[in-house]
Amino acid sequence: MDESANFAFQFEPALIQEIEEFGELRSFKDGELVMDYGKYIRMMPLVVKGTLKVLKKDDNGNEILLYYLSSSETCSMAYSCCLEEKKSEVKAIAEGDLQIIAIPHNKLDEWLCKYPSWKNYIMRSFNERFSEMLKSIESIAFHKLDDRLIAYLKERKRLSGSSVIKASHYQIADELATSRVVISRLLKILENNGKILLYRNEIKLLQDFDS
Amino acid sequence: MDESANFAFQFEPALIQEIEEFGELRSFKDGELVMDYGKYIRMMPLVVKGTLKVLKKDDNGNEILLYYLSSSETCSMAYSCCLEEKKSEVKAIAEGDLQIIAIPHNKLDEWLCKYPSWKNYIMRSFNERFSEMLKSIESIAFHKLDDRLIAYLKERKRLSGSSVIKASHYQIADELATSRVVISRLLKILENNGKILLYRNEIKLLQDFDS
DNA sequence: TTTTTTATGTAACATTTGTTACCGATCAGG
DNA sequence: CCTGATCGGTAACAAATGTTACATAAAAAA
Repeated sequence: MDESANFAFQFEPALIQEIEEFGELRSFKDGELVMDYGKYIRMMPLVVKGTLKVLKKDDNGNEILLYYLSSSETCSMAYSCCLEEKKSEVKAIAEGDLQIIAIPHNKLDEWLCKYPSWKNYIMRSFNERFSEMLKSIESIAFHKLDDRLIAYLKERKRLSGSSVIKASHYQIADELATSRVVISRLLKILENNGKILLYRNEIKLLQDFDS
Repeated sequence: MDESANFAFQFEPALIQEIEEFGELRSFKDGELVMDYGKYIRMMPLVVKGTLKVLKKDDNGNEILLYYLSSSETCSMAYSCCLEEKKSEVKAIAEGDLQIIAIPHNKLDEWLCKYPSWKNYIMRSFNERFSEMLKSIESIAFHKLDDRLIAYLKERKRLSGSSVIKASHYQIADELATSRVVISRLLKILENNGKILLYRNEIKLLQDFDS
């Protein structure tokens, strides 16, 4: 299983061997469920290829986007769930085709002390997730919806590497916690300003988009 | 230094000894700065008594409330800063009189492997901070300002143990990322509904407040 | 005391966002 | 082909929040 090569640059050889020995390579198709609410999590996913979308549901049943994970990133929420053998508080969905290495929960703890590079990796993950959530709070608290929408589109572009974004207005509205009509309105304004082109289930970002 | 007694229930005796040996007890008065942006953090604070308010500034200079820490809690942001010897991304202010134990940064790492109870404590901290930030996102994204204001007042009551909250409308507006006028308006409505009484720099929550 | 600063109350208005309703276009399945 | 489902466009309106301006009261400073 040499897909772990992505991680090699930061892990000790011995750790890479263990990952290859105990980690299980799994593939998911677009939209497939990787984790779900209430289920016990017995593994932590390392993303090898593709994107993993992590969501959380609140008391009122609203789903909120936590973060996207892309190559060589991992899910800190899953990590803490594993350690305490708790049920999952989050849902994770494959966004496009996805490959992960599933690390069994009993190894997580063991490696933490055994391999400094693993500890650093985990800590850095926590930190990155933290920072993203901060950005998210900042965005919601201080920015208008139009700015947030633009930021969202940029992020999607960054993740997919393509300036064509496949999504319905409804999906976007959902992830930004607003309504479809509002998103349609704002997108139309962006189109009129020559920033994007709108098609069914597709948004094309133009060169002028960044300015 | 037997103030560490608060933590005793969860730490091994040997760890408590080390905390007493290497931890430094520090006191702060209301409003004093415990951490500030851009400074190197060489210690992690464990709150012994009082409340520590942790803030972050965004690119536009807006300050946003991250979380309050009360007795026996610690600051995960500081933790990760320490590990990577980074400059602080957060500011921390004493809210009322405050006592902390400052753990030197070189011990943090060492104890992580040496004492399982320390590792669990740290992990649980990360998790709790994470959950609070989630709650915060949820609150901003899905709740109206009036609900958020009520939640804010309840939280202040919980932290201080008193139903008299010392704060100006301006401070509250700041922490909820809105304007003073808006807060004054909403507070006045609450007062008219018999939920609270308003004084200068003081809000008294009435019995009827919770309903 | 007088003066200055700070905190609060309130009105009027602007802007942003949410909601409802209805339209036609496009797509998938029979 | 027809039919139903989904998607997007738009208008009209409602509600929430932000902004500006100004007044008064309390506290602090001079």
